[in-house]
This record gives sequence, structure tokens and C-alpha cells, in this order.
Amino acid sequence: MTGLRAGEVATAAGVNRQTLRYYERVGLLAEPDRTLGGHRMYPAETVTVIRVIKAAQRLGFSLDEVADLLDLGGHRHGKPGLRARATAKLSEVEARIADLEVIRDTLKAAVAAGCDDLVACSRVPACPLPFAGLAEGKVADANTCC
Amino acid sequence: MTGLRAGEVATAAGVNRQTLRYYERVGLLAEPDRTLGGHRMYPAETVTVIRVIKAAQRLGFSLDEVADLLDLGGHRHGKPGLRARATAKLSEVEARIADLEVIRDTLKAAVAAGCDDLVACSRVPACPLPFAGLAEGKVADANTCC
DNA sequence: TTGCATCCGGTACCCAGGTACAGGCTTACC
DNA sequence: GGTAAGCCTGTACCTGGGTACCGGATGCAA
Repeated sequence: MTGLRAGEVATAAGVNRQTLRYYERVGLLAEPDRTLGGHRMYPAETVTVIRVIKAAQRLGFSLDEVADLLDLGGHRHGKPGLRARATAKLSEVEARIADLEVIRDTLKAAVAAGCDDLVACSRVPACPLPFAGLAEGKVADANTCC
Repeated sequence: MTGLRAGEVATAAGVNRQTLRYYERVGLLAEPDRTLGGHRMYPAETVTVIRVIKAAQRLGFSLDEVADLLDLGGHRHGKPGLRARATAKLSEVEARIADLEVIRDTLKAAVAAGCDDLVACSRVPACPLPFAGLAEGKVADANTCC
């Protein structure tokens, strides 16, 4: 039960050793126990936590949001419970998916239409590229343009 | 044909005036003509260019990539065309959507299973949360865990 | 020609998410 | 107990994508 040293955790989790300190500084990692000499000794669990963080990051969550997610299990006294938070995250994720689907459809349309020049494209009314307002949710037809 | 002043372009394109200078600095916008007194006079097309930049950004391209894309129309000497790049971006976006769908399904499962602690969850083999290999594309069963 | 909005260049700052030293102490192993 | 590898703190720096402020010059309309 001696725990893991900083370098071991970093290697095992595939991050820079400095990143551990950074995460600790911004509150993503709890302060670990120390040896008498002041060296950090991490519980084995930390590797998992970091992998969770990295997984969530890959999905497009900011570190702040990840901290939120990690709080779900932590000190949730009087705060919205796991189910509520998870449900909230769920709708966030669904919104994100919807956004990306608009983008995907737009890219598909652009490829299908054979656009070769962005600026020229944008002058053609039939151009599928969303120069007016992407977030406004409309995707043009995949006709040829430019 | 006097052209547009910086403020006019910024307003028309919906960006900050400083952003125009920033884009000029990083090579996204060509240096415009100047008045005798040194004020920038932009061709009307600039508004379109900026809208193209913003659209491409929304599609997930970095400014560097956008600069590349804008170069295509000008002097493209046997480099990958817009379609190739858009196709590449398309698969990136599709991968991202797939990942998010995994997380969506697993969040649903987590809510249904009544998980109480993300990190504890991640230690249970039956846990629906995808900590091990998210990008690796496997989804666990939605059994109860933790 | 005067007055006011706009623009100029330069510099400095902001946020997120890290990464890189430097100079000194600790741990581990022989 | 000696030595090398590893760790400590602090501070500074990096990239990307902008924003903000300054003092002074310019443009334009009345």
C-alpha cells in the first residue's frame, strides 16, 4: 500500500509529470499523501482518474466540465445528485451530437457538391457551405456549385 | 470602388475590429490597400472571406487549416484539394460523433443502473462507463454496477 | 475649418491547457 | 555510505484565438 510515485502515475496514465501538478493545482486531482520527505504518493486509483479525465476531454469536455463530472461521486451533500447531473450531462452530450451532425451533413454536402474553392463557393447561392449561419440549423441542398 | 473601412468590414462580418488586424497578422487576410493617411481600405470581398473563415472554423478547422484552405483557390500546385481535406475532416467528425454516441449510451446506462461514483464505477468490469478504451470503440453492457 | 467619429500602431493582456527549466532535496539500490 | 535517478517548489514560457487600451493621426460632414 505504499502507493505510486509521480513519475509512475504519469507514465501509467500517459501524461506528463507536470500535468499531474497542473491538475492538482486546478482542483481536478485531490492532493495526494506525501512521504516524510515531501514526495507525492498517489493511490493506484489516480491512474484511472486521469484516464477518465482524458477520455472526457477527448469527447470535447473542458477540464471544468470534467471537474463537474468527477464531483458527481464526490461530496454531493445537498447538491444535485448523480442521476440529475448525469441526466444534465446527457442532454449536453445529445446537443453536442446534434451540432456535430449538422457539421457532418454540411461537410458531406460540400464534398458531394465538389466545391473546390471556398471563396468562389460562397458566392454561389446554391453552395452548401454555411456562410450565413451554421448554428441556425439549416443545411443547404447538396447541389453542385462552384 | 473606394472600398470598406475596417469598422465597416468588422460590423458587416460580425467580428471585432481587432480581429481583422489579428487575421492580417497571421496571414489569413491579405494586407489591404491604404488611404494616403494610412487607413485600411478593404475590398468588398473581404467580408465574404471572413465569413468563410468563420464558417470553416465552425466546421472544426483551425485557423492554420483555414489559411491552407484559402490558399487552394489562389495558387494550388498539386497539393491536396479542398475535397480531400473536407473528406478527412468528415471522418474526424464522424469519429467524434461515434465517440459521443458511446458516451451518450453509457450515460443513459449509468443513469438506468444508478451508478453513484464515476471512479468507483470505472473499477467494476460491468460498469457501463467506457474508461478503458473510449477511442477503441467498445461499449459495455448496461448492467447494474457500483 | 472645426469637431467628432473612426482609425492607426504598439503593447499588453485574457483564457485554456499545458510544458520547461533551475537549483536543491529525497529515495533506492549496491 | 555513496551515487544516480527521481522528486520537490517556483517561475517562466508556449500555442491558439482573440481583446483591450493608449496616445496620436485621419476622414468626413456641416
